[in-house]
Amino acid sequence: MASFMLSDFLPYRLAVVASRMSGAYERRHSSDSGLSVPEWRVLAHLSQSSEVSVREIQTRVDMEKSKVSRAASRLEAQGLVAKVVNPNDRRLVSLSLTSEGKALMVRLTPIALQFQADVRALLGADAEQFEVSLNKLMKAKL
Amino acid sequence: MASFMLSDFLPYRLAVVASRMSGAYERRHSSDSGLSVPEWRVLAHLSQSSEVSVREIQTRVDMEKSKVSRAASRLEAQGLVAKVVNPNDRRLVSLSLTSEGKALMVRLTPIALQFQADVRALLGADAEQFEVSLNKLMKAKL
DNA sequence: ATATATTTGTTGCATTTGCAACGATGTCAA
DNA sequence: TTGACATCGTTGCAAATGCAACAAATATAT
Repeated sequence: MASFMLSDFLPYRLAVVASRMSGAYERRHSSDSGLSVPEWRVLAHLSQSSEVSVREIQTRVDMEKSKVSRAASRLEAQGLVAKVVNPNDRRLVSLSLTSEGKALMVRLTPIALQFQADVRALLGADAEQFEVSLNKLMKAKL
Repeated sequence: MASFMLSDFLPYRLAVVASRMSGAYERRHSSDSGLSVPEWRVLAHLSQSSEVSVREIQTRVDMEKSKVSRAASRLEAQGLVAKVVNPNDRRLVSLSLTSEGKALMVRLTPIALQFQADVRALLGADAEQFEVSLNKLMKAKL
């Protein structure tokens, strides 16, 4: 039997590409934003759905709730996010962007879209098919 | 302008899929092996190239050298890997699998290959093209 | 040969992470 | 209502991580 090749192993390759891509994107915006990846995810999610709980973000954004909670606290300390107890259900916290947070997202969005465009350009004609497969993997119960 | 959609963002999707896939694979073998991901990577790399330094693994396997060093130490403590100073260049450490380490890889290799086959089956006819694109991203300087 | 610079692997340290426990709130049934 | 149970967000804690500093070994230059 041929010896096992880690460099051909799908989970490995995916992890390496994902880590490099996250790093590359982080380098592009961190000098402006100073955000970590978890903070970026929370901020970006809030920009598309204005009033959300920690739990909502946890499920939508694929992060542990403690990670979300801590990222939200850091964002609050930076003045980018407001945390208010939900009056209808006082267990929930309503997270929303401050005007400062919105302003940051206005600056970050074009950077994100440009980065994504660059990646797609790199893939050329295969980009669309690649994303279809990626969606399959997202939906699959791995 | 349409609001930014994190769920469509490539670095995000890639990170989520990679993390889930690594987790799924880890669940399949950890009950047998007890290995963490860094330990698995070092062990798997050693199985395909018998005598290697920490630096070699660091570059080939895309891990910080401290991560490699600590993973190797844990593997040594478990009796799976032998660490010897290289007599030609005494800065280097020669890592190699013990017979116990080889035996573990013999058990793990079919599990890994089966997992990969399952993922490819999930992607169906698109699997090949997906891996071509993944290779493009691996080679790109992101 | 000697001094300087580079490479290699380990370790200290601060930060981040995942997990479980917890208090607080809310739901449901009897 | 009361009591048992579930849900939400935070926090304590141990482990993992990234980075810089470091000692040892080697390479390079003068």
